[in-house]
Amino acid sequence: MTSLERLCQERGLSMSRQRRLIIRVLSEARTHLSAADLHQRVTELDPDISLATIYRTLTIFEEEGVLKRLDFGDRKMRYEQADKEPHDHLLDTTDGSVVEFQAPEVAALLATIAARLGYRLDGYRLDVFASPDDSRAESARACVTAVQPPAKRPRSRHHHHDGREHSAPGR
Amino acid sequence: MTSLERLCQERGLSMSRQRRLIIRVLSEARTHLSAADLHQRVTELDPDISLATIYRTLTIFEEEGVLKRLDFGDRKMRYEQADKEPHDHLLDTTDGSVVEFQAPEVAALLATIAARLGYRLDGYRLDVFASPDDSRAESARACVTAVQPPAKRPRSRHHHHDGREHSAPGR
DNA sequence: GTAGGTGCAAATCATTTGCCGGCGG
DNA sequence: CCGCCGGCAAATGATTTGCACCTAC
Repeated sequence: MTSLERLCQERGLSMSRQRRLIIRVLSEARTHLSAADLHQRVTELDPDISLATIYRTLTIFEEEGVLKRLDFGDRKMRYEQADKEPHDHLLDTTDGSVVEFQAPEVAALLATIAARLGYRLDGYRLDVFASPDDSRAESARACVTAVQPPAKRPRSRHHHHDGREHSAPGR
Repeated sequence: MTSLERLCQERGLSMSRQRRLIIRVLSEARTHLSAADLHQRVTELDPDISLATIYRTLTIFEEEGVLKRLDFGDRKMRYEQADKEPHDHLLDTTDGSVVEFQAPEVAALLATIAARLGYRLDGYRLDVFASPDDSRAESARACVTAVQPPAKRPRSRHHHHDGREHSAPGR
């Protein structure tokens, strides 16, 4: 039995044929899936599953703490198992792959900053955009979640200025 | 002349009646406005401006580096003047207000982390969720951008588990 | 047997676009 | 004058929901 199934049981969630399939696909996926991704894969195993069911199930699983919802900013939510070690995501801007990393310093720093402003840290949302440092081979390219790189829309017209992108990479 | 107008001129953007109004409203706003917010306010000054124009203008202004697009995760984009000092946003989870803050340590830390993973930092997207630390009065409540706090949808049912929320506030 | 789960289609919501007449430089 | 600009309405795309039927426990 997969850990996801176990999680569902612990939450007392009833298991239908479609939920079992959804869990199976999620368990086998090595990337963060969106509702559409999931629907496509589940449909291959059983063509009679509605997208609405996928959405309803994902929503319930998230509310029950079985899944965690991810928002990489490309307007489609992704999901990952909720009981993993807390981590953040680095998005490779060259191919949309996602690397998970643990860095407790981040939360620590943000807590400090929040305190400095008179607040108590409740949580945060962070996406790190980065490109491979060609000065050496990548250690372990993992989670290839096809996140469309934060590219500018093709819309062009004139063009008088230089191109400063993204949010403050800071000096 | 406002700095936004100046920015537009520098970019060689043509100024129509509607663009002038949009710039005026943006300049007067002390919060981060969404297209709908902007449209509502502009409409009060001139009822004949289409939402499509608002969107097209915001898009162009962003492409031209006049405005910066913000995504607070509530599926509506907000905008702020692009020539401000680089900063991040702290979202007050109790009332949706937004506090801007500068913290070069963040970019520095993320650059270090990226390097550790074999990447070069291109940029990042960060939202800090926090609640007022009641142990003292807030210094200066500023930008009250009504961002709907990352609250769980009302959808309730059973409830067997404890409630761990948000992304890793870290241990 | 009954509350909860599911399929289907229609509805939302933010945002985009085609078309076409009108204005700015 | 001419190409960019703006209005309107229809189109998108992700996600949600109303309704009636079906099934897990």
